[in-house]
Amino acid sequence: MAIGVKDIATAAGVSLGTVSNVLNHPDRVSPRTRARVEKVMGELGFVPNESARQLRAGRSRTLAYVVLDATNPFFTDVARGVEETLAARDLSLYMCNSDNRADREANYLNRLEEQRVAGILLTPVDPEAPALDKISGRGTPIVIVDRTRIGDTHCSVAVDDVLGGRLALEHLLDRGHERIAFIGGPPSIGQVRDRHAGALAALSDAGLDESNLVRIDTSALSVGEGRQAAQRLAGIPGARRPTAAFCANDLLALGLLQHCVSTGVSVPDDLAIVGFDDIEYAGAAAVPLTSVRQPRLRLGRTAAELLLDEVENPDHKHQQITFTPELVARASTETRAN
Amino acid sequence: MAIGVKDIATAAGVSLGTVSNVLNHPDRVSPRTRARVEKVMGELGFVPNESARQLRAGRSRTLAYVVLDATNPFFTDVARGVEETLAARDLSLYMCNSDNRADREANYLNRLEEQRVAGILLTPVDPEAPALDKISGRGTPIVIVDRTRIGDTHCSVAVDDVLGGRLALEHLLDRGHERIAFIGGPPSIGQVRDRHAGALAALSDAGLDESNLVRIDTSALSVGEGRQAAQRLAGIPGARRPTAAFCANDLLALGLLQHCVSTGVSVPDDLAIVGFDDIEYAGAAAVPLTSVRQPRLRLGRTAAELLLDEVENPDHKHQQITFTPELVARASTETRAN
DNA sequence: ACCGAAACTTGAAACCTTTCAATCCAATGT
DNA sequence: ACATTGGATTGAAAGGTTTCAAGTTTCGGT
Repeated sequence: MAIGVKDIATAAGVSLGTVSNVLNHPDRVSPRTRARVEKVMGELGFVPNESARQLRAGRSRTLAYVVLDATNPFFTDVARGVEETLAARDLSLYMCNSDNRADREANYLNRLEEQRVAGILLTPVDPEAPALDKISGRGTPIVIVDRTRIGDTHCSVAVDDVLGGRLALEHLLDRGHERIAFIGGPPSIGQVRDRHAGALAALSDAGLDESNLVRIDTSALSVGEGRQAAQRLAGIPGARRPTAAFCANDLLALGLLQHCVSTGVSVPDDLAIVGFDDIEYAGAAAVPLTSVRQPRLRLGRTAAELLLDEVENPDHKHQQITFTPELVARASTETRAN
Repeated sequence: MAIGVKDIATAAGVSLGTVSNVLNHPDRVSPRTRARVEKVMGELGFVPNESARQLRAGRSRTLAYVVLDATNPFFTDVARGVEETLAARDLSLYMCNSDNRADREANYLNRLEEQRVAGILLTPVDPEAPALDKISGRGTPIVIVDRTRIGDTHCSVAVDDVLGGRLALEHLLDRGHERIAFIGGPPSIGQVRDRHAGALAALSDAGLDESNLVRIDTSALSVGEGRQAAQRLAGIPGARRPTAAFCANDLLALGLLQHCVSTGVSVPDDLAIVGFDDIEYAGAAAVPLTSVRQPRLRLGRTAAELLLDEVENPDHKHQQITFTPELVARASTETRAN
């Protein structure tokens, strides 16, 4: 059924090798034969079998980005940065969504390794997972995106999350808040820990006790979890209730905000909110959201460049690149009228 | 360097065929040898070469979803539905982002066909593109998602966009609006045409002239374009300026809304807004957005099921499935106090 | 102990390309 | 005319796996 090089060769009256040359080394073939072969290919609807190609030639022109949550605009923006860089070199990118589940991530990594993709960009569920070493040890380079990993066994690009957390908290402290909720989780996520740590650091720098940061744990960084956190926050007795919330990402912040708006809690008067990531929807929210911005596209572009270097450059050196986040102040933390 | 079945066979003291059987037909192998072979595989870090596998066996365990705009939450929600269905059968999904560009789409389709993926889910830039017929004619099934195509050469799942447009307009007419903007484009997108047609139909059913639907063309369905459309809308002299806007999707509506809020145009009092898709951020917007809801997850699940049927079932029949949209009323169209 | 059947294992062929050393041929220089 | 050159073409081998017909072992029954 399927047309192969052999059929083309027969139909065009040339040898197998010549057909292959037309495909891979057009310069080695005389213009006349090349034209003939290409014509036949068109007529017969020849589609090269990439499996056979790759098996023989060993190379691969596809990379993959295994993303933690494809529905989070932050990651799709990073992906856009990656694609920009890859498209310029005629490489394809497959996106895989681990949905924050280690088993799904492992599954995808496995499949990708079996497929012998040229390289993998990964925002891992657990950056310390030993599987990552195994995979890159066997020859599939992995670049870690938006996370960091202890040691220098991999390239990585990330944002200084501790600093980000600090920025967020300093902003709130500046605005007079002293009792602040930290909403985020699960704590297994290194970023959540880092952002929390940064917040704590800012607090103690300001001479305040750590107990002023009320931790509200969530089981994921999603809008739905944000809404639930809002309920728990509302359940805290008035006197002890925080006047501001720092959310570990914008989805949580949006959920929190949504709940506040619908239950009549005024933002920022009753509760100031700071998010993290500054996704496009943050600025368009019910109350435009103050957020800690990460350079999403640059993150993606840089990650792609590191990966390409690792793929192509024999004396590649691993690099851990850290970008600096930036606080974008909006209405959700405007100083209260008093 | 890389470990192959041959190495495993040697190390475990069995034949090639047996190793293969351990991999593909564990029941044909005695537990004892199986254990031994598996142990060796683990020790040597054997990773099957999927290219070779696929070349020989002909099958493939991956499907792909070529999406129009990975940053639009609508599509990532559809993708989630797809993944749900596929994960249950241990199939992997690769997502590719055509970014609304025909060349990129063609590129991806090409790569996927060369890769011999089992099947493709596609939200095409142009549903009538002849390339689609060619590809499925050569044996890679394609299911069209969120679009329809003339004829029954492919399976498709979509929402009745004409009805959706009608619902949106009826809602606005009910609320007393008579001069309404239709914001969307480019008109090459069939959905935009359909939603517009539905809007027109509702208008004439209500006995109003078509000139009451002011068309504002955009070059894409994005937040940024929504903001630009807002400016054009604002430029229309007061008397002729519409009192309501129906946006071809929620991203446009969010952009429009954002611009209104920041320039002091009151929504819904000065301008009522209806979006389309009802993405998660619609309800969380500055003014919660009235929108026409599409059953995103079901769309994805159903598309995946159709594709699987086409892949697995020899006497598969193409089906064009249409879902019914539903209007979700929120604050952005609340009746004006009068 | 021996038979036959059932359970397991084997080895070679096939999948479709790319690669590369060898061959061919036309054109050039003498 | 003839040797030389160098570009164009060829054909067989190789790449890692699955398949399947054929071969070998094991075991219950007698």
